[in-house]
Amino acid sequence: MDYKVDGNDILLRQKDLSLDETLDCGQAFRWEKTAENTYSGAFLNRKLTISCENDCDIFRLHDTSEEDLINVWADYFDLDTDYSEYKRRLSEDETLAKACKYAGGIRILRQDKWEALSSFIISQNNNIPRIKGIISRLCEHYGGYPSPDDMKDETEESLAFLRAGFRAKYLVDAVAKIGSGEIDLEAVAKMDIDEARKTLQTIKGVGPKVAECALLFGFYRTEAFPKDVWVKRVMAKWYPDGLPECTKGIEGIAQQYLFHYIRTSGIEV
DNA sequence: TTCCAGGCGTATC
DNA sequence: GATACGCATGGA
Repeated sequence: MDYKVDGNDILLRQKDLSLDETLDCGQAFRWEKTAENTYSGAFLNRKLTISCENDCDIFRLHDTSEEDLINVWADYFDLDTDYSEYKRRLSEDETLAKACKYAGGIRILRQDKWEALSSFIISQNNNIPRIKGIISRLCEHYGGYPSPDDMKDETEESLAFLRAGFRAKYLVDAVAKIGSGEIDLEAVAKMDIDEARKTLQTIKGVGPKVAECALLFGFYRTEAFPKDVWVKRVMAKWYPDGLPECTKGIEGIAQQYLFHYIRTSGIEV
């Protein structure tokens, strides 16, 4: 990790990282673009403002300690992983080569398990701006992202302020199952992928898609492959016979390049 | 007004 | 196991 302390800030030199492509690509919903090349957000209720400078290979982590960089943000931004190597592997496939080139600064954030799970429960049959709105109201209400324990007394009715619609009762069920110990997210993290899928899907409102998103974005299971409406379009258009061999084991990484490519590039669907 | 959005529960066959 | 339909909300 190539960084130096600059007053109250940390300056970090980092390749394969674009703030727009990573923080605003539908994997995390709490980052707000506050100025050009600047985002404010939080992880585990530790707030951060991050901006990039020069040609955007130098990042300024505002009001951050060296300790937080090493213990929190390096892990969250997955800085120990070589995304150039991911892109080299995936670029054996022609379409993936284009997707990687289109948005080469995507990284998969190592998010909190509960936050990812609950965020993607909220995401179902919903659009990204509205998902952000619901999560913003949730965090505003609690002064940060609430834990399952924080939410233990919530009911479908008490959550009406979220305007989450039919998804509120799913959150209540997730909170109940985690609160009772019926589901232990730390234990899920240690399960093989199929058992983890099956366990998460015992929660009401968690089906195949939400489980895959939780596993990819909350548990860093790179083999998880969420298929939403956009990725279904990708599969129909380019991969009617399934994903190419070069994605094996990192299907989720490939998925994020493809998702962003088809959703934002304006390419013919 | 109708359609759609990082889907899923339920009913029915 | 597959298919059809309803579901809350709000922007296009």
